Amino acid sequence: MSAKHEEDGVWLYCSNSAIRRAARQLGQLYEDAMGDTGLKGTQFSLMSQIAYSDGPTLKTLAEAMVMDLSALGHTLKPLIRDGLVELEPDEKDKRVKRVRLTAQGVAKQREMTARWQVAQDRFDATFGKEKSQELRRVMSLISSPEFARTFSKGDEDQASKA
Amino acid sequence: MSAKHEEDGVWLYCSNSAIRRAARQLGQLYEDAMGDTGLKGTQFSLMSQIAYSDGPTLKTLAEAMVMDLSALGHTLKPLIRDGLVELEPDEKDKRVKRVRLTAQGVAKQREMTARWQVAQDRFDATFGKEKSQELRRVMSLISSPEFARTFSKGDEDQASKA
DNA sequence: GGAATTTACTGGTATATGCCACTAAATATG
DNA sequence: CATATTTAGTGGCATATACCAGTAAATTCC
Repeated sequence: MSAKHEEDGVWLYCSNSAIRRAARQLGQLYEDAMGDTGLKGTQFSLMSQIAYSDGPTLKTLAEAMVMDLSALGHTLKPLIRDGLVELEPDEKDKRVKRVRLTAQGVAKQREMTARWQVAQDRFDATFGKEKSQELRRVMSLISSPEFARTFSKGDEDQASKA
Repeated sequence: MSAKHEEDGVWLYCSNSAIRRAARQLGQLYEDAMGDTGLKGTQFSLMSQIAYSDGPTLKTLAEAMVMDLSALGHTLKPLIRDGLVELEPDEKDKRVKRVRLTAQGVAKQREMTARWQVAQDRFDATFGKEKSQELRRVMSLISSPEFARTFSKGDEDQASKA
């Protein structure tokens, strides 16, 4: 760390900073491209995953999203308040609550998907469709429990080959 | 969107969701690897960028970090409160405030850098050192103003070649 | 030079996200 | 079966991060 040029910064050295920074930028770009839908990109992602899953419990949804359980609960609050999502206690296990979209939520999610496609298409056009898919695969790898396990053990590689 | 397997989700289709999810995971991994330092990873990143920069203004720092100016201001609050960072009004332009680490902030940042290196090394070991650097480059590209411009215009590629 | 506009920052409000402590329900144990 | 332990959620608190509406200082434009 010595020279201070423009375009230069910690993100060129710290992978964590780099990915967070890119996440902020991409979040903005998608948000803008989707226009004002009344919902944030994160809310759309969450609703989409709920729709994509089959009546997930808060726990399993949190794991899938790689989110803290309580964070998920907090994030769902506004969506529940606005009648887009609802929680239903599980019959068998009374500790468990299942998450699902309401009819209104389903409609909203569908409506937003069209707008999302615009953003996604722009990303593919800008970044490259192939690279885009590859990026998602890499992000998915980093988000996997296996990756976390290997990382935490502080062991030598296993997921790399470069 | 049809089959509902495990390990499957919106992150395999939405680049925005994918990167956010990975950011959450990586944030956790770094945080854990660094141990309890009294500061969050984001705070460390911010302090490092401040140290790396040369008396940046709030504006330029926000741009470098790809953060909203007001978000940066809010994020700095706790650091200022804890005496790690300080703002100094610019002499020439009284609208401007420059950001810098206090002596205590410099010490803290140095101390944390050692711990950060552990996390970064683990990431490199798990993900691959080469791939890791490439990842940072890609994240940096996505975070660049040029990328944002191209994306926003909705134009065809320019940054891709895949 | 004075009004209009732009620029840099502040404060309020809302969502995003994590940790911790607590509760209730299910499961394991003796 | 009664108790210990684990599991799933909830609520409080703190930081992360964005948008919007001011405010003040600098710049632009007659």
